[in-house]
Amino acid sequence: MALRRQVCFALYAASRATTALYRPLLDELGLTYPQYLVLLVLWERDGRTVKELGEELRLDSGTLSPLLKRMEAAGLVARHRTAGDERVVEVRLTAAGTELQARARSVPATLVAATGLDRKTLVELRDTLTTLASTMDIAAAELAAKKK
Amino acid sequence: MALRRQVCFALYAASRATTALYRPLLDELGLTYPQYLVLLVLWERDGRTVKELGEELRLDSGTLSPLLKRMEAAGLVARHRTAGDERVVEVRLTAAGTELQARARSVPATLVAATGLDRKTLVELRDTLTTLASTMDIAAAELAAKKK
DNA sequence: CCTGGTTTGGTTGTGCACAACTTAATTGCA
DNA sequence: TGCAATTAAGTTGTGCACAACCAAACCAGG
Repeated sequence: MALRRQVCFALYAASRATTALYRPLLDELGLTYPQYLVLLVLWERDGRTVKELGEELRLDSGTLSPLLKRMEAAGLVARHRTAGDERVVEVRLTAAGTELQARARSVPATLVAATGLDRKTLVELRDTLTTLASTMDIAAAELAAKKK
Repeated sequence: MALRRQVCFALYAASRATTALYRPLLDELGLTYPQYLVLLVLWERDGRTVKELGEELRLDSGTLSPLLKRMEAAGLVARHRTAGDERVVEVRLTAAGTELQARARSVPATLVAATGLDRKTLVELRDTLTTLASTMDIAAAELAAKKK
């Protein structure tokens, strides 16, 4: 099968399979995977701008704005224009958003266990994928620049 | 950064970065990445049922039905109920769909070159990801069975 | 037969992704 | 200083993914 030979399809399929395993765990917390990622960033350090979140998660405002609006409606975060620069919106955890961290603590270990891969393979995989993603991002940026 | 330590995020980011690199190439062919995957399967062997396509691509009818409808509207494939079993829909390439294969021939090599990874690393990556995806799929299926 | 369960594909509704565009605030330089 | 260019976030529109549900066709035990 030609499909089975392609790295890109393996990447696409593995990414969806992983998200599918997150789903039942995150459902109990009332979260989607991208929303969980936003919380991971905020739990690390609260009070990020939309731009900062976008840089961390590699998502643009077209994705983040409605996502953050839903998270705000769910009572997990609050959004405020900053005093210094009225263009910038700062996203902060609410008490509920902070408390969710404790309930989510077991999620990463559960996922790692489900991979069935040993730690060394996982670390290698992560590093290869991170390198790959940044190479691709640079290539895409160059392509966009050339187009202009 | 906690995010940088997670394999799952690396997978999610790399998958999107890859699709983003496909986009300009596939745009010229008037295709999206999932549509290109459908064509890869049909170019390999024409005349697949929706169920078979779903098994290959790991997509359900909720995704495939509208996707195939768009491809049919674009004149790339035709759909027909089979004579033997009226439930089954067979998807066949049109002349235009067949001809697209020639124009798409350079796509995989372009992508592989853009990864910046040597062949050995890519093969390892593909195998690790394929194993990972099937482990995850089995885990998800068991979880669904347990729920029932 | 024939009726209850299964299979196949489709529909509906929600939530990403992302391109293209808009608006408002800020910046920089002539 | 004034105004064009830039920046930050949001909106709109399209196309996946996927859950939940549905209708029609088929199948199998009785």
